[in-house]
Amino acid sequence: MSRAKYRTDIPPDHRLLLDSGQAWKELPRSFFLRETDGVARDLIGVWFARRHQGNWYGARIVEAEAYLGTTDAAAHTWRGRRTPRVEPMYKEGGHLYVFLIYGMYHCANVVTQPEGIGQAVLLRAAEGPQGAPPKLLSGPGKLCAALGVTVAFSGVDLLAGGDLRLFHRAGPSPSIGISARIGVHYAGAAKDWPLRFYDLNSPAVSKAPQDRATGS
DNA sequence: CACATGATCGCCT
DNA sequence: GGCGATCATGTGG
Repeated sequence: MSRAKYRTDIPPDHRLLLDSGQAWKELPRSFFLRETDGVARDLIGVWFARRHQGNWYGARIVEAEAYLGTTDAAAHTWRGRRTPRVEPMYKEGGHLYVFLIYGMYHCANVVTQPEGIGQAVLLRAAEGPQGAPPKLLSGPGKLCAALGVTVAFSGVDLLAGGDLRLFHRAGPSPSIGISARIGVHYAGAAKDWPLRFYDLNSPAVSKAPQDRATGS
């Protein structure tokens, strides 16, 4: 009997159930094949969605961080590291990279750039649909827990019609704040790079070292 | 093989 | 602000 190390059928929080019948528009591949900080910035306001047993669950991304690959001491691909765990980071933009941290939390990243580059955007926080607790997804580990995302999903293509997808919705552009990334104190000079982007008006942002704002 | 550590979180003082 | 949980992974011998 083979026993899977991780389950893929962990149910998302029921409070994240999405209305069917709304106009969801999937992000095109080209969205991901460009500068990683631009992708991180533009992922604010995008919906990260999961299908489970025929139903769609999801949340609106309000905080994300860019990881710039081989030249970024905070990135898992720093200095070209290429191990089984980080291999998904080298896939074409639009794939997912998930890793386990502190033995108990998962972190989800959206790969950027063409195949072979090794850059990605960490999804740090999101807001559920109306009625969901404001802090339910306020942190990368909580976001994955609420949507049932584990390393079993690492490497999947978000644009292949699978159970994990990214959707865009028409609406006002969020006001974006920028700061250094969180939790990368070990990364030398890279720890101060302004690569964290967040929705200035969201109560779900995991921390708020309010740096500078950009006009949406 | 041994061992140090982490892109976190919640609880403690 | 500090600390411990808990274990896959990376590195070094």
